[in-house]
Amino acid sequence: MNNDALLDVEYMTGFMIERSSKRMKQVCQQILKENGFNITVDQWVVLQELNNNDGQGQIALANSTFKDAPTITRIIDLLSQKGYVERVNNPEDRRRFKICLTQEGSQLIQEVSPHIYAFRKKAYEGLNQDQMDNLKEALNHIFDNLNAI
Amino acid sequence: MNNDALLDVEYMTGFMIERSSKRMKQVCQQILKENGFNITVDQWVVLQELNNNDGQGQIALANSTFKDAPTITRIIDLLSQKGYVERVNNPEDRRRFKICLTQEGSQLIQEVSPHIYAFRKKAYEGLNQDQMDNLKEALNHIFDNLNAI
DNA sequence: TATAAATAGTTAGCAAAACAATTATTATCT
DNA sequence: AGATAATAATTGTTTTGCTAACTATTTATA
Repeated sequence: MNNDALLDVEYMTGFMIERSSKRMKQVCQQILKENGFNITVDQWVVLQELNNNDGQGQIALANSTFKDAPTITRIIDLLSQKGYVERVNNPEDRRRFKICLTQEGSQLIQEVSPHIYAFRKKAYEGLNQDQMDNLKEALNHIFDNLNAI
Repeated sequence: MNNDALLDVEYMTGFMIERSSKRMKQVCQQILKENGFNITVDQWVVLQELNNNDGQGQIALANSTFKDAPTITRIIDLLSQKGYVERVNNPEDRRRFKICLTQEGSQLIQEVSPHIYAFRKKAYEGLNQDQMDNLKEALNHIFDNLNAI
């Protein structure tokens, strides 16, 4: 993008990124609701990350989900109220909690996962591996550009 | 994406779309703030749309900015408090307002625009036209897939 | 060791997104 | 014409994002 003239043309790109992102979240939320799961998409993202790496502190969880600390605090509040997660004291550092899935949380993940797989399948249908790779590469390129500012 | 095995690999794609979208908004918001503009990115999107097509009703504005009606109501509230926009009664349909830029609003757009162009230039730097086209095509493909559900 | 600085987490306030419900007005349809 | 349906906008509630301020604990430094 060294040609300035392109910038006038590219005024829609940011809109398209946001629009697809929003629509993915909307449809995903609708699927969770339709199937009787009482969690939000953002809460699901946190559960999924805990499933990959249980016992993380909240800061680590914030970084790996690209959310900020206050948001993680509130999501953990809600997930622990629902019984899917618990704050475990960390004797090595008393500032820090270990956030751990409960048995109910692990079971929920097992039940939700197939719906998420089906959702991804529909979302990416008709795109081949090259297109998926190019998509991710371009998105990460933009992300890196913005982090360098 | 007909190969089910790919779905396990593609678990990051949605995350990457959302992450780039969020980062774009974060950096854009920071630029607005640094340059002393007292508006949010979402308020800017609405102003820009009004600049393209002034006098729209709120529903039309919601559709063209991919926001919902209550969100537009609140954004218009804030923009009119700041004096950038006004609700003009529509004698042909008294349910409907015409949302119009004020002179201050038009002037603000002139002042903000160069910063937005510079932002886009940095964001898309290093991507060629093919990559930009493929990015938009893939995003719109996903968007269309999701609308068909 | 005592003080300062960094880190983990929480709280509060505003903006925004999704959804549902409500009001006012206009359109439709016997 | 009168009842019904559709449309435009608003209001209320919950969740999330961002900033800033705050507490508690740990680390660094003088």
